[in-house]
Amino acid sequence: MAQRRKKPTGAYHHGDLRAALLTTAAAVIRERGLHGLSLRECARRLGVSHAAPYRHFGDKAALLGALIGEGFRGLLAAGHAAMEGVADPEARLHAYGVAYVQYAVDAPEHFRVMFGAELEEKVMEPADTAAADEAFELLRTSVAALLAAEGRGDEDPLPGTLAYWSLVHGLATLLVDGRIPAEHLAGEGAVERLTRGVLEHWER
Amino acid sequence: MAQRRKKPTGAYHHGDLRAALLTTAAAVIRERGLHGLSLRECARRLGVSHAAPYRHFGDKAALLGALIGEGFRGLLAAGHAAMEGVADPEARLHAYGVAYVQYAVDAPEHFRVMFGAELEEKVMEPADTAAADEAFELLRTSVAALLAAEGRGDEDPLPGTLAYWSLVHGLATLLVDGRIPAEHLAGEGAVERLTRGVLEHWER
DNA sequence: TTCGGATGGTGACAGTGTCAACATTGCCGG
DNA sequence: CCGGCAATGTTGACACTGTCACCATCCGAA
Repeated sequence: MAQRRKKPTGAYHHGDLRAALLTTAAAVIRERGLHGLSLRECARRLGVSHAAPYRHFGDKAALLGALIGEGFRGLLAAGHAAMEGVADPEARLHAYGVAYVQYAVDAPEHFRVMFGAELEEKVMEPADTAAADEAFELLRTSVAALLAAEGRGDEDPLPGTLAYWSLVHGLATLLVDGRIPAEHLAGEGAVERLTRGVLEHWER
Repeated sequence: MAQRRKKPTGAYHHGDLRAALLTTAAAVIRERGLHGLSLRECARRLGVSHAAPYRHFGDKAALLGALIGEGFRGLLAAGHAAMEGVADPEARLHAYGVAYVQYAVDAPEHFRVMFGAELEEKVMEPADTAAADEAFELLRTSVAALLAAEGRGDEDPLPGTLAYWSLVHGLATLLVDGRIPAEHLAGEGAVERLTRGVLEHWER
């Protein structure tokens, strides 16, 4: 219960309502799903008036946009962390793939907003769209690196990028949506095993 | 404008409001997205009172459930049609895959509801969940047939089914969500070319 | 022909996104 | 040190939504 304002002043101001709104929104989405999110509910949980969020986000869509930015930054960080120290291009690509699926499973609330909220680019901050682009670029360059290592550096990496993205994104989506029975997610390292299994199936 | 009641009686009864609601809802989703759908808007478009839909669907979720059923039946029909007359197991599988992606692109409003609406199984009619199961079964048996043809009939078809589903579903999802630039969809047979390209990329 | 169930209408309620008008606060220049 | 301004929060309102209880109308079967 140690939230709300750093210094116990008048308590009129919250302290960091913007950040609190983002984490609260994520929590609500995790509990009630994306369509169960309401700004008023977030405000209520934070003990703040129903219109307070509008001091920080012009719009509900703006909140979601910020959440999307957070999500892509997290995905990017997870990808970089997983690929760190891995040299072999194919191993790097697979590491990113596993990180992609793992992130979706670990942060389903962000993943759902990233790909499930139908919002126009227009409402997103440049910094947030940039994060999304970077995540895609990382995949693209990883595929390009693999092609180069195979002596096919002159090929367009885009078809391969699309193919790889489709596979990994499909698995992540099916898992997050509960389309794949939860028993496939039981146990330590289940996501990694599952993802590598799917990848290897196509590389027989 | 030739809708509303078959016989021009008192016009108090609509004629087939249930069916009209389903097509109208689909239209609204296509225009405004899934979160832009409201029962009242549908009722308004059909010239009917705001509570009339409740005579046919106990719930907004029930409407969505029926739409999901429609969607899976459509997907199933598209799959069967595409595989008709095709004998080679691998060709059959690919035909289903292309049909899957094509259906998503052709009926994005259904596809979005099928996989984007976070609703519990509880609210769905048995007939509708059955359709979803059948669509999955068709994929499963197709994969099993391919395995059998390759002399690996004793293997569990589930991993392969998952791998194939992930790939195709990922591509469909990315297309429907506009994650893949629309230029990849331009021209006749673009979806088929794109899908086969992705499939072949993994079978080099 | 009559009556009951199926279908549709009205009005109400709570919850939501959003805005305008107002209140409180922290902070920065004089 | 202090006075005012911008940032932040509050209150009250509006339109819209899902949903319900209650009433109206109609079709077909007994």
